[in-house]
This record gives sequence, structure tokens and C-alpha cells, in this order.
Amino acid sequence: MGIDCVNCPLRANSLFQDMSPNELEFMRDFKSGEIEVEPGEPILVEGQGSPRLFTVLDGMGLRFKALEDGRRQVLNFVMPGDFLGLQAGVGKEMGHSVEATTRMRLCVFQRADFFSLFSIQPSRAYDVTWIAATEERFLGEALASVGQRSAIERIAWGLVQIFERARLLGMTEGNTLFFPYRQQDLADTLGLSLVHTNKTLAKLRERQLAAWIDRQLTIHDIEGLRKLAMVGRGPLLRERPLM
Amino acid sequence: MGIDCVNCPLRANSLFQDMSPNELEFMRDFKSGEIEVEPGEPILVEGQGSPRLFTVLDGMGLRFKALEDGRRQVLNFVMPGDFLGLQAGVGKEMGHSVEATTRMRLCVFQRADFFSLFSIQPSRAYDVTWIAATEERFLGEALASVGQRSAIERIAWGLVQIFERARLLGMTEGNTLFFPYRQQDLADTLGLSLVHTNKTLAKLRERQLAAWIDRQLTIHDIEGLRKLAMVGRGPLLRERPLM
DNA sequence: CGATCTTTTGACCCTTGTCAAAAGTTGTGG
DNA sequence: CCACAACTTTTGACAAGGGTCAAAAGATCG
Repeated sequence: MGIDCVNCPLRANSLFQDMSPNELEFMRDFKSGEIEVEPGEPILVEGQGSPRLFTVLDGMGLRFKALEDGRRQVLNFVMPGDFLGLQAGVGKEMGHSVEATTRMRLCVFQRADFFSLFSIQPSRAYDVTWIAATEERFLGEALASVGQRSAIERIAWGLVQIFERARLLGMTEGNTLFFPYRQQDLADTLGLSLVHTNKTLAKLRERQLAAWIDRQLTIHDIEGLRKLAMVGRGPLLRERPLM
Repeated sequence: MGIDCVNCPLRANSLFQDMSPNELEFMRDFKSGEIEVEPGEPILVEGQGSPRLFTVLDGMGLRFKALEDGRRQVLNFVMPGDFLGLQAGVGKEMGHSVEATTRMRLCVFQRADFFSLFSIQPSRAYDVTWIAATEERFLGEALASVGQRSAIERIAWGLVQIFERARLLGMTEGNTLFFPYRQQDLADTLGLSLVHTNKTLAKLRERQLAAWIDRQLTIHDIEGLRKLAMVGRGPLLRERPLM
């Protein structure tokens, strides 16, 4: 059922840290299967627990929180290699939902096995903590963007984050990226209205900084975007663990 | 030097989970000392690593990120029991700064000992991950507030969070709390200007919901605030681990 | 080829930010 | 204990960034 971790296509990507033979052995055992999810389908639901955790093998999705009256905050775009369900893994329930945007393939782990990871695989437990801390850091940066930056700065910031992440994953071709979301999704990510997001994207196009047309995101001047958004080139994470 | 973990005043608070004798023994060893920090002093600095991690024994502070041009996003208010420095612990450097607002007393751990926690104390490693995941969840909620709520909703949300957290820590007296920050700090937390924060606080006062006068925060109608901010009563964390 | 969804545009205006200054507080030193 | 500097809170006037509403123009899909 599914791919053997030994042949995991993600591991081939140099972005992800090597595993020791011992770790690899453990992960083969820890992995309980694979599932496919169709576009629009929920993977994890805010306020609910989950008996399973996932690693994204393929496809893209969204993490988001909903307010009671329908407003929605997108927390992050989900890409291959992302680990999903940690909050339900260590806690009682998820603080946000996750849903598929494209068709996705997910590697499945059982929550029931999760504690064994801590007791018999300290290095993998450390990696889980690394992942949690890194996600926390990202949310801090997103919060700073939404709280402090102007609309055009926010969008520039968002596009830089997205493109750089995708580039490290090898999902870009030259300066373009298949980016299968709606403008509404980006608006909900950055705390802007759809209309204003649309108009601000037009400005970035006019300024020859970036164009997002027809699910193709093209970055014409990443340094210009960086400067506009005031993103320091960040601690360029060379390698990250893969669950 | 400092308090023996066995007599740690925080452990006495029922909010914090009991430790097994084994864990307690480990923590006594893991703890390398205590320090005091004066108001305004930095504890951890964004972009820098730290050889030491901390647990707050006493006092209050701020976590924040600075943008290049001086704008500042406060990520959270630091209260007793908080664990500081995890990002520098598992990564190379902090994604945000931490500074003292009041005089603080901190329990000190050595980063060099941090990995031993994973290799010989799986239950404590699990707790560290729990803390990281919980912080991630909080930042997600903060992001949803700043991204989606109006000014008055944000402030109501913020006051509810602050007061509930403090109440669980036993820092409240009736419906009041010593809250030693400036309006500017709250403004930077919620992505509002100082002036608008001031005027919005005045509205909450007029509406008899809450008053923050002279470092004393008084909550007159927490249900009213909850309703205004649309906070579900949340998964009321009964107990949390203490490092 | 119509139904539905997404993007784009224009008009209008409200919430929130900016600027400036007064009022109130806190702390320091003579 | 007063005087003065420095900081924080409060108010008012004004401006603008971004939201809302509405509708047209494009895409997508069965």
C-alpha cells in the first residue's frame, strides 16, 4: 500500500534532511498507509480531534480558521513535505482546519503510535519539535505582516514567501510557479478584501514586480518585492526534517 | 542557587501538570540557575541564537518582532510559566525578541543540555512539543483576530485572552488584573494605531464592558466581551505542562 | 450553451490612521 | 518638596487606505 519510505520521492529532494537507516526503519513502521484527497475535501477540522496525522506527498491545500460569522483566516498554504495534524496529535483537537485545494496524496500515521516516537526515536521527536517551532515562527511573521504592513507590502511579502518556499521544493520553473488558489484565498491570508487584493495585484503587475494570471504566478523582480515588503533574506533554511 | 524545583512556587498552581518523581529529578538537574531581569531589558533577541532557555518564574514581558523601519508587532504577553527560547533551542536563532516589562525572575536551562531531554526524558520532550504546538495555535488565533476582526472586536478579543490566561494563573483578584503595559503595546499586538486603540478602549469603558485604568484592567462583563469578539469559550485547557 | 464561479472595474464612503497638542503621570535632582 | 524633563494618555481635526456594493467581463464545466 503506497510508497515505501525508502523510495519516498520527497526524500530525494535535497531540501529534506537525510534519515539514518535506523530512522528510516522506524518511519516505515510508523507509516500506516496513504490516502488521496479530492479538491475541496477537508483533511482536518478545526475543533475536532483526529486519529491520524499526515505528511503531504503531493498536491496543495490550505490551513484556515473560520470565525462564527463566516469570515475566514487562511494561516498558510499547504505544500508537499508539510506535516499535518500535530495539534490534534499532542492535544485534544485542531486549532484550524486543513483542506485540499488540488488533489492531494497524503502519507498517513496513527496518532496512537505518536507517543512511541518520543519514547523510542528521540531524534525524530526532536524533528517534530523543530517542525512545530518553525511553524510557530512562520505564524509570527505572518502576524507581523498582517498587523503592520500596508496592502501592497503584504501582498509582496506573501508572494515572496510562497515563491521561495516553492522554489526550495523544486516546484518552480524559472520564475514561474503553478499556484492553484483563488484571489479570495490570498485575500483571506493577508486580511484584505477580495476587491482590494485584486487591485493591488494589478499594481504589482503594472510595476513589473509579479503577475499572477491564470494560476501561473510569475515573479519578475524578486529583489524589488523583497525591498517593497522589507523582508530580510531570512535565515535561509538549508535543510528541514521530513516526517 | 535559586529555588529547588521541588519547591517551585509555580508547580503549586493547579494549572500546571504534576511531574513524576523521575521528571522532577531530571528537571532539578536540567535547571542551571536563575536570573533577574529589569524592566525594559532584553531577554532574547530576534535573529540571534541563545545558549540558554528560560522558564518565567515571576513578572511579565513581551514577545515581539520588529520591522526594519521601526514598526513592531507584539506576538504575545509573557506571563509566569511561559517557556522562552524554544526557537533558538531547536533552531539557529530566534524569530522574535523577548523583553521584560516588569522585573522578572527566570529559571535558566542550558541549550547544550536540551537534546538530552529528548534522549532521556521522552515525557518531557513530549511536553516541549505540546508547548510549541500550543503556541502555534495561539498565534493562529491572533492572526485570525488581526486579519479578520474590527478594531473593537480585536480589543475585546485581546482583553478576554489576557484576562482568562491571567485568571488561570491566579493573577487576578475578582474581576481585576494588574496589567503593566502601555496602550502602545496593546496597539502593536492588535495591529491598530495608538490613537485608535485609545479611543476604542474608551468605547469599551462607556459600554461597561471593561476598563483599563492605571495599569489595572477591570473586566465588567466578560460574556459581553466574548460575544462582541465572537470567542467560543475555547477548549479550556485544564492543565498544561511546566518546564 | 447555459449555469456557476472567478476576476476585474467603477463609485462611494466608512473605519482607521496621521498629525498636533493638551492633560495627566512618573521620576529625578537640586 | 518643588521644578522640570520625559513619558503616557486623551482629544480633536482631518485625511486616506482599504472596505462594500454592484455589475460587467472572463473562465470553467457539465
